[in-house]
Amino acid sequence: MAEAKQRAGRTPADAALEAIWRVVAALPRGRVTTYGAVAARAGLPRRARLVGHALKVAPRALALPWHRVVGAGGRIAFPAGSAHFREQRRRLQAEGVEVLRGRVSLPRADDLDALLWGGR
DNA sequence: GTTGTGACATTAT
DNA sequence: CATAATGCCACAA
Repeated sequence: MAEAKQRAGRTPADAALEAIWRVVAALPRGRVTTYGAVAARAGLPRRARLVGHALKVAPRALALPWHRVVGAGGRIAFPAGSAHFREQRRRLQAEGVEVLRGRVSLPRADDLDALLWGGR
């Protein structure tokens, strides 16, 4: 229908957020990925920034493993020493992920991730 | 409608 | 390694 331009309160932005949430929610335990990888996997290339926003506005009820999402090269996106930073590091270490100087041991490259993710 | 900001990425210097 | 510039897009003022 022509008048069906927009569903009640339903915007493309919301769909993007949901897509991102779904990808993050699917992150296996002990696995760390980057914002860019999440965005790409959610069908939103070059929208890493949006991923950050999505996580920020994500309802707590979703219990998203936000701590498994880090910046490029495995760098934690939060300012070193901040409360969020410490919490993320603590959660990652709790899952067996080594965090050294604000960085997590990433599998060399996203290619490996993409390969594993691409298969499934 | 314009402006500034941001849980980023990439490339260049 | 750090800094700057650019892209990208949602959101608040």
